[in-house]
Amino acid sequence: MDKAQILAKAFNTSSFSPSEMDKMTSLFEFVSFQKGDFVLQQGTVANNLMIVLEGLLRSFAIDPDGNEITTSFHGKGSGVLEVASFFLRVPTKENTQALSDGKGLKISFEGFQELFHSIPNFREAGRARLVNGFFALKNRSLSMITESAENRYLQLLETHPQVIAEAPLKHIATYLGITDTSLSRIRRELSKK
Amino acid sequence: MDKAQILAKAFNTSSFSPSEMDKMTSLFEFVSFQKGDFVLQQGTVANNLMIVLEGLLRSFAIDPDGNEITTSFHGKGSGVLEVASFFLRVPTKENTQALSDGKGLKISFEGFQELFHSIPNFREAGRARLVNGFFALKNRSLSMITESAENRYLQLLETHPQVIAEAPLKHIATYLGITDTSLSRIRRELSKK
DNA sequence: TTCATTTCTTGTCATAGGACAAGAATCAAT
DNA sequence: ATTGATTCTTGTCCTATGACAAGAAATGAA
Repeated sequence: MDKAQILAKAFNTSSFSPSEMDKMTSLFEFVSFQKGDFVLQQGTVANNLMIVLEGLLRSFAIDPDGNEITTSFHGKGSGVLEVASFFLRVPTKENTQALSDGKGLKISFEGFQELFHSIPNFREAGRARLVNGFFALKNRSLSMITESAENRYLQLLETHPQVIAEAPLKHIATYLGITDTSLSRIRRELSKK
Repeated sequence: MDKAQILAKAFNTSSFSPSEMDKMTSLFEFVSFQKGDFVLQQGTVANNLMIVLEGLLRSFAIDPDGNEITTSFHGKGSGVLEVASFFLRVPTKENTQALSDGKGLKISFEGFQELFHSIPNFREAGRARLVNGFFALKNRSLSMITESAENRYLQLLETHPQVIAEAPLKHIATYLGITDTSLSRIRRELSKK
């Protein structure tokens, strides 16, 4: 699959002119990463947006006690973007690390700005993505309040089976807001049913 | 205080031209609300952004068991905006209701679009606000995982004393993700210290 | 294959917070 | 002032999850 096809899937490019598509394909570039690589490190400014083509990554922050708390997983098809740092050009407090080898398609902040300002439809698509991310985050926040850990696990299993299948239990646990011990027990209970 | 002054505070209008300021002041209008009024109701599309000038409001969603969960408070100076519904033009799942009489300055979606597209600095300010909201939401999400209910209460007390002082305990409780009973006990413990 | 490291499971005990119910205090409207 | 409705506090008991520690299983490097 070439760039144009991938980008057509990721954004809604149906209304883009040929020259717009050209500009877009020239500004995105393929990258590959290896397990353990950091795509983003706290204290730096996020300079890229990456669409994951293969592999799995996770983002995490360090809590007041020094523990790593997983804030999100990024599997095939999802975008890796630290919104606050990328757009406001301030150092991030998050880290994003590859959990497996993989590859993606990335664009720099400058490239993004270029597209954002020159292609109205790209601007719309970008805004929609941002807003959707906002919505998803709000839902996650809500479910931390309203759902039990077991239900949150089941939801994750349903919406992101790749994560459950491939991510280490301890990372899934901090993502759910529980300890690895508790998650292990939840799994045992579920397997009994 | 007149519109221009208020808007100058809410946005960074220092670089706006006189005609831009005129357009802006003509598109924002004063509104007042009474305790109990709904500024936004679930199932409808959010059509306004409002800057609170006086009074206190809260937003809440209904959880799977039918309970009201407070998702945010809006005191003096803060903006009332349901991002997803406003920008994507889809029905919201949230409600926003006044906890006291008050007043604000509001702008419609159309007015906002007008400013957004015609004033680059407004666009920048808008994007910055959106991104900051994103950041705040992420932090809240994180603190639900990493902090005890007592600490979350203390943080709220520090950052939004108006809320603690004026909002009913039960709403503060659901905002913190605990029951009113627990919050009452937390307060007792804190008062002992 | 073997050894070391990391990951996952399990046990025991402790604790924060929930469920439910009953009072007390506050507030609102007549 | 009186009544009724909220709102807040408190008691008792219960449950989900955490802390800590010890194995078991899986993984990876030599």
